[in-house]
Amino acid sequence: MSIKPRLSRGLRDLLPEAMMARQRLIEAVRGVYETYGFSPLDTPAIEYLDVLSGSAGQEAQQSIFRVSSPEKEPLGLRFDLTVPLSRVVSQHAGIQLPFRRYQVSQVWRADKPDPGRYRQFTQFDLDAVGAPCGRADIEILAAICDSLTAVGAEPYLVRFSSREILNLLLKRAEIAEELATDVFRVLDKLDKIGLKRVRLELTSGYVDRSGDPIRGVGLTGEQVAVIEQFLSIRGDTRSDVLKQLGDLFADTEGVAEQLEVIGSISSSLDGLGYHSDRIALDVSIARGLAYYTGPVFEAVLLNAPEFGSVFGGGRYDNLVTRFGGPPLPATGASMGVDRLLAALETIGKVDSVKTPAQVLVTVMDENLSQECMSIAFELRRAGIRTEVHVGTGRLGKQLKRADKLGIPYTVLLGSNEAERGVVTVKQMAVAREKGEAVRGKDQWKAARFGQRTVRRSEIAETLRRMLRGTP
RNA sequence: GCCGACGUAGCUCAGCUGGUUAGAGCGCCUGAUUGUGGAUCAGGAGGUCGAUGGUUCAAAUCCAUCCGUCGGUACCA
Repeated sequence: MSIKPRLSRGLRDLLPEAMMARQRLIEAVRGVYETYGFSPLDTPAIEYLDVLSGSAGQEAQQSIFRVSSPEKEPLGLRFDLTVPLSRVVSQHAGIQLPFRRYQVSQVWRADKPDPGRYRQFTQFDLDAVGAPCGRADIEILAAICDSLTAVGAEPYLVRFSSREILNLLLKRAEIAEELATDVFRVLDKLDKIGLKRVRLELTSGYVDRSGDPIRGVGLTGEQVAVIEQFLSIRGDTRSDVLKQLGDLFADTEGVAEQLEVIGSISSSLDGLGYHSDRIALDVSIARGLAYYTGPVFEAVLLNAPEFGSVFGGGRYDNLVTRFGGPPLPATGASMGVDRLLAALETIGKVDSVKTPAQVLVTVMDENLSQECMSIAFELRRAGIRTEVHVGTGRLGKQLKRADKLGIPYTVLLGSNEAERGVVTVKQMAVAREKGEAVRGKDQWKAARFGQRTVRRSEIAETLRRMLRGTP
């Protein structure tokens, strides 16, 4: 019995068209990161379970894909790139600090798949380890902006806040420290579910539309009132927001220092040309994750807000210490490659390309096979991406293949051409356009639209000119 | 995880008050046209009707369970 070809849930193939778009995006972002001087890193997909666990809290534990080794060691697939990074800087003593690296790799989470959310997906991370709060955070924020510009994601908005500011809020509202994560998690949902449901979820909880009870955090009315006052802070500029924060927290201990930290990041960004239209100070940004300690941020595409944040990140000053050694302050951002691609696709910023080939050299006469190969290799040496037909089938089938794959040019070499020392170059799109009006097959075939005969010796130069668009 | 809907060809779907050999459109393949991709025409391949069990003389159709998909919700490093 034959095996049914299939994939486990939450997994998918990336066919050439998807891969071409993905590679273009990754190349663009990689280019940006390298202009900032960040270095590449890769780490194994498989890590020890104890290395993976315990850093990001309980939630991470459950969604780790377990892997078994021949030695029966407890292993798992990485679920993000930040934990492996902190292992790397702890394990390699000779590493130069601050360690500035980028990494684009697959990660795995054993969650329930949702639209646009898979069990294997790609993250593109940028981090600086061994860098205290300040210039590193500014660079990360700017690099996010430059990346989004480079991939054509404009208009976008990066929003940031700070865990320290949120901690001031907790202090001001007299909320117990152990509730912090729960409160942040709920605040993080403000955009999605609205103030009314946030209020309910912070207090007694509620029952959602499907009849599912949502557990409440159990805050008092007074505490929620303080939070609401905080959340109502909005401003056209970052300094507006800072001023309002100063007013609200006027008599809270430690406020001056924290606002100074954010204020200096903000004014530095202004000085570098990154203003509030691109990077906004938004106090409702909390990030669900427990390990953040300072500035936190995320980015959305303004023309595709339904996809949520395509970048997320923040400062995590305590993560590296769990491998022992001195504390290493760190900050970084993670791009959701799959999500960003999906968002770009819906706003029409992803060209559909099925093959890198610019030219297909057809083979219609086995006796001329070697000559066809020679032409293909000549074109390649001239820097033209060229496919030579390696299958069977008549010319019609080969042209159809070029058409389906969107290869713009074909080269035809039959006995007619060979005798005269020429080849035929066919521009597929021209033939298609001019052929619209033609009714019968005979006329279509006879017309030879978009074709020109060139000397065999000039084929590479001719195609190079045609691809450049100069006749 | 919870609630709901839905699983029939590569894709989109029809058929489902049980009853001969399960259909359509698109796509794919072949030919008309042995040197021309579109259009047209002719032909063809492709399905254990999600799986298992049950009811029945008879199940794609009814029932149960499981699996999967989609929508909502929760979670989201």
